[in-house]
Amino acid sequence: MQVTESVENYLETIHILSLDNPGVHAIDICNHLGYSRPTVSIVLRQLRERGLVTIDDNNHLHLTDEGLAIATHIYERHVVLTQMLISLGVRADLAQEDACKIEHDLSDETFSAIKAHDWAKPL
Amino acid sequence: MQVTESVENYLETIHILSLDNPGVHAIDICNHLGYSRPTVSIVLRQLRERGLVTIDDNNHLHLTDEGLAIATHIYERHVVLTQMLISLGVRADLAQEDACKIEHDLSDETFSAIKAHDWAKPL
DNA sequence: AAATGATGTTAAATACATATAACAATTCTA
DNA sequence: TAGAATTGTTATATGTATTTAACATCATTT
Repeated sequence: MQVTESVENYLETIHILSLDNPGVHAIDICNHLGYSRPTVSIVLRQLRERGLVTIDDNNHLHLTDEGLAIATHIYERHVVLTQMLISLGVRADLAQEDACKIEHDLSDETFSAIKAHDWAKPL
Repeated sequence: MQVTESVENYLETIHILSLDNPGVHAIDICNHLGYSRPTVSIVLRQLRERGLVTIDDNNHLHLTDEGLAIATHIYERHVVLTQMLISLGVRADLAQEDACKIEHDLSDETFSAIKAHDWAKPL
């Protein structure tokens, strides 16, 4: 299994949910991403096998170091791209949504160029 | 068959190649997108069945009105997004490449916001 | 015209991402 | 504590995108 866009999204979701809730469950991913329980169950098994996620006795999900590295990498893109879109005049929630789609696709070099700008104010 | 990212790319490619060459063949798509001949052959059959492409007696590919509408829609995004990335300091060929990936993902509303800006000069 | 090479198609397979149905296990709650 | 609800898993299926191997067709060139 490669680190596909789908995998990045699952890891990012676990990370984001962990920022608020201490104990993240599979069902929380279902609710957040809108996938069925079997789908999430299968992906989580693969993530466990890949050593990106662990599941403790309470069925709480935890990112391994490697999983967390991927999650934070994507999440940084999410934050920066959302900020960029907002400063271009996009509504905040739509900016979130669209950032979520393109965050997986940009090359490192392009992302660096975007990140180098100050997107704090409207253009 | 939906109009997936893949389908958009095939139609866009036919459109772009048609701008230069009068007669575009399946093999030109193979070379441009880097897919095998069977893959392109199969997709072209589906595009024909969907009424997005026609193939004439010389095996030249043509977009139908519907196919052209999709292609030009995506191609406009390609051009605008490439220009934006260049003005953010991204190398031209990398800007092309990355624009190609995100052009499928942005909402209309977000794309409008981007398009509304003047990206002619560096930021 | 025969051999060669380029192009296109068909068949069969793989990988990924998802779903529903059915079942198991756990946890509320009345 | 028994029944109901929630959560998780397994089995099976679907759709999309792709591949390699094999074959067919067509064009070129000697």
